[in-house]
Order: sequence, then structure tokens, then C-alpha cells
Amino acid sequence: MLMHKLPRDFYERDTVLVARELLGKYLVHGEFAGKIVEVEGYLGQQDLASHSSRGITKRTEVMYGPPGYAYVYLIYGMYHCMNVVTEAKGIGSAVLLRAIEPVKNITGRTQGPGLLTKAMHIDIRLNRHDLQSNDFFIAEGPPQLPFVIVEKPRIGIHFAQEWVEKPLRFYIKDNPFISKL
DNA sequence: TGCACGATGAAC
DNA sequence: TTCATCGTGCAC
Repeated sequence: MLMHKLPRDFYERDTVLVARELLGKYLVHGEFAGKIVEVEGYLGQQDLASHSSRGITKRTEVMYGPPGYAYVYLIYGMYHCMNVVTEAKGIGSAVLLRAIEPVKNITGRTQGPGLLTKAMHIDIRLNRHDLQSNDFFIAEGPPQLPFVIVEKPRIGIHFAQEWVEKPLRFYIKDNPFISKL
């Protein structure tokens, strides 16, 4: 299977562009692989829905670091969420991976950020991991048919005031593995 | 040093 | 609609 790893330049671009282009790419962790079918963009310190909105802290400094690294955190004490850091160093932006389509060695459901990480065996130990590595990365998959991208408001960010309705969630239209309608 | 609260998922 | 479960951020 063609597995051309995405270069760091891919991530060092506008977050919305990176988010849209991550759809259809292959997330690889060791023996596990899945096709990314749903993502959300988190734009930086001005984005009230983003963890980076409170500035640089021990937790968010990875978001403000160089692009192409994983930001993995524990949510609700029991699930992990995985993001990829985007844009230049100094900008606290990232793309949350919300759902994948199983490709290799995946058991269990993958529709939702917590289920995705569980199925891919991704946890807090992979926080700050360089996605240019050989054990954990995102790659261009094999050629596939073109698809339509659906834009919707992000999930679970009711507190984010004027950012609540911004269309920063993207998914592959009609894909059966997206997390919600 | 303490405490309220999630970028969730599953059950009721 | 409620609950499980714990690290983070901010108040005190």
C-alpha cells in the first residue's frame, strides 16, 4: 500500500486548509491504520473553543510549538482526543481528528474522537510526538474516488460564544463512519 | 492546596 | 438527561 508520509510543510499552513486536506489521508500508528473521515479546526488564541484560548500553559505549549506534532489529551477522565498541530510556531492552532474509517487492525467503533483514539491505541504517551516519525504519522493513502466535503459547526463547544456556530467541522459526505449528523 | 469542569460516550 | 472519572487552570 502506498504510504507517502505527509511532510512538515503540509501542516505549516492555514488550519482550515489543513483540516480539509486531512480528509481521506491515512493515520498510522504502528500496526494500526485508519482513513481520516471527520475533523475539526481550532484556530488559535482568539478561538474561544480552543484550549489555546487561555494562552501558553504546560498543556497548550505543544499547540503553540512547531507544526506536525501530535497534541493528545485526556478528556472527562476517560477518553483521549488527538490533534495535529498546524501553522507556524507561535500560533496555538490544531486539527482535532474526530473519526476514521478502519483500514488495518482496527477493532471496535471509530466514530468519535474518544473511540478513534481507543481503536488506534493512541493515548497520552503520544502527546508531543513528532508525526515525521516512523511509528506514528499521517500519510497520503492509495488513490481514491473524489468526495464532497460537508461543513458544520463544531461539537461540544457550547461555551465558545460567537465561535459556537462557525463552520469548522469537516467531514466526507455520506461516509458511514462520521460521528454525528 | 482545593475545586469546578470539560473538544465524550453510553446508559437510562 | 445523567453519570463515569481525572488532569488542568484558576481561585483562595
